[in-house]
Amino acid sequence: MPQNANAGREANLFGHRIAKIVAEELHLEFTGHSSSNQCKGPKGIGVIKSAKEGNAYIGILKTMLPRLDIIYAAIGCDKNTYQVFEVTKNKVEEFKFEPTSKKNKNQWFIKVRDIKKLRPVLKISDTGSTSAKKIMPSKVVHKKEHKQTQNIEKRIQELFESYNNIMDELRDLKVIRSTNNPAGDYGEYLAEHKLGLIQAPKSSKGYDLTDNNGTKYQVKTRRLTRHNKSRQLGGFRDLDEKLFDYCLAIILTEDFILNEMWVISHDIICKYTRDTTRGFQRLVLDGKLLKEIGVKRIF
DNA sequence: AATTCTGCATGAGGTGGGGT
DNA sequence: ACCCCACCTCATGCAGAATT
Repeated sequence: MPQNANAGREANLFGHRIAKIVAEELHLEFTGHSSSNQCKGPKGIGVIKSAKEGNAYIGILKTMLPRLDIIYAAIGCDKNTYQVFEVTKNKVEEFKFEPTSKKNKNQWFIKVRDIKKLRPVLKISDTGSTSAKKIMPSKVVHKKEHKQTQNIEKRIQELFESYNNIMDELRDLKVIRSTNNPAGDYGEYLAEHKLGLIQAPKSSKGYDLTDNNGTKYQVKTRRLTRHNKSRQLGGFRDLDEKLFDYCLAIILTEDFILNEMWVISHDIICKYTRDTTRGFQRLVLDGKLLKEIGVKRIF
């Protein structure tokens, strides 16, 4: 939808509509001025913020934050359903960040991703009217389906739940940083710990780790499986800018066991990468490359 | 079998807008 | 002052399909 009067109107109505539902369910009382979602409840002064599914941030006015004890964040989990999280003052301080856009300098921003790390306290549905209801899981009507299909779906849910738990625990252990395929993050983790390197900030372009002398390392990881034994490493970009000094090329087994780790100097990478049609260059970790003088296997 | 290309998901940062 | 959303670009990176 283009940004226009209609979108603005809908955004405003949306925020207030969701706030009304949340306030009703959590027995909160609106206390701010007529257009504010500020409210009061057992946990003190709060404000109700909403974000539709897919939106990455919520903003809180800097002027409002000092008088708040809590933020109620309604985060869309599908088209009509929202999970409500209670973000305490401490958590807000932990999560908040300054926007880069000058236009939004009057607000703090919090990532939806961070909010979702918390435990939701409520689930609501929004029907687009003011009469939305709280979802009661016990009242969900199950369609009659073949037992087999139900079993498969149940099993799929169980597996994804396990996957979630695994990813959460890996994140807690600082093994992974993103929600991508964990192989890439794990490769970085291995390089960091096996070689005593220092993690670069997440947004660092072109390198992942540094050593005490400031030497920059780019980590490329490939996991070989019985279904795909390709040793092609992910794309290299902007090689002419020399954004790293060495590439650490890591091969994992199907079971995520470190099988190979190679140190390859930047000039050798440049020599062996090949162009693609997608704006980056690729490298296959095999053949003559591995016999070059600037290439050393360390694991 | 090896090589090449595409798919898909994600992260980060930025611009713009309108309603009450 | 306060409430929000829509849409954009650029970068990253593994998986796996398609081609040679």
